[in-house]
Amino acid sequence: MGATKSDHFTKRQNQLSVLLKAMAHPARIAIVEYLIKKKSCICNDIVNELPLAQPTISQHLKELKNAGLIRGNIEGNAICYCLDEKGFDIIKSYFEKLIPNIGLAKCSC
Amino acid sequence: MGATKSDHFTKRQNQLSVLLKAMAHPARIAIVEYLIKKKSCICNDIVNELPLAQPTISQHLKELKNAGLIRGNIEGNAICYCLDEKGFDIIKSYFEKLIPNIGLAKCSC
DNA sequence: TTTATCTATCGTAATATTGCAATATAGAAA
DNA sequence: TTTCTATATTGCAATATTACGATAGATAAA
Repeated sequence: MGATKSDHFTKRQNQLSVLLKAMAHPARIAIVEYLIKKKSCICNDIVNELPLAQPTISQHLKELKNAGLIRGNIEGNAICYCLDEKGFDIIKSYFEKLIPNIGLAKCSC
Repeated sequence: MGATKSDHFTKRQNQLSVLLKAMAHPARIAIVEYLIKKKSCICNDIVNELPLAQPTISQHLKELKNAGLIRGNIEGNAICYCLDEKGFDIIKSYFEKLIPNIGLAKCSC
């Protein structure tokens, strides 16, 4: 017990939960927003920008990368991280499709 | 160590992470989708529907409720859970605003 | 009342996440 | 080569999450 029973849910539900989990942390939200603010992705000033140690940032970047929300490219000495629109689109369209159906559920609550 | 440093991030970033965390679990995604499928919110058949024990479902419902994604109303013997559109709208509009900015970041990666 | 049903809570075990110091690795610069 | 700078990995401690059996509470039905 303790481990999520991911085998009992659909592949789509599991995929979505991976994407959402990657975004479900204030530090990772802050990283994503920083990558957007700096229109170019010349990166890790992130370590200087956020109040977290370098290994912690590195770990968060890894999770965002594993989920498919960012990509990383070696650029000389440094690494250039940038957002991968596809993952974000999956999240967005999920909620865009979900929400109209909420209104349809006529509920007396 | 181990605790999320939520005090270092903005209130908005923390609020969003709470909403996303509530949705970042396949069981809770399945619960939300079930509440939508059953257009009325006469609820806990959820326990019979999902491959999880009743206390586990109850716990997941509590988290969805704490995050503000569902409401629960006593209805005789049972409890009527239904979706609260507001929380979902916050998630949706966050990604709707975020995504156009991804394209603007001209990145060679 | 007694019994059945529905839901919540408690207690606990297994597992996952978070954060960081220390260290490793890899390329750039000297 | 050596040194510096950027990033990743390891190892560990603190904390959080997940799941469920046992139990409690509250209403419904008998």
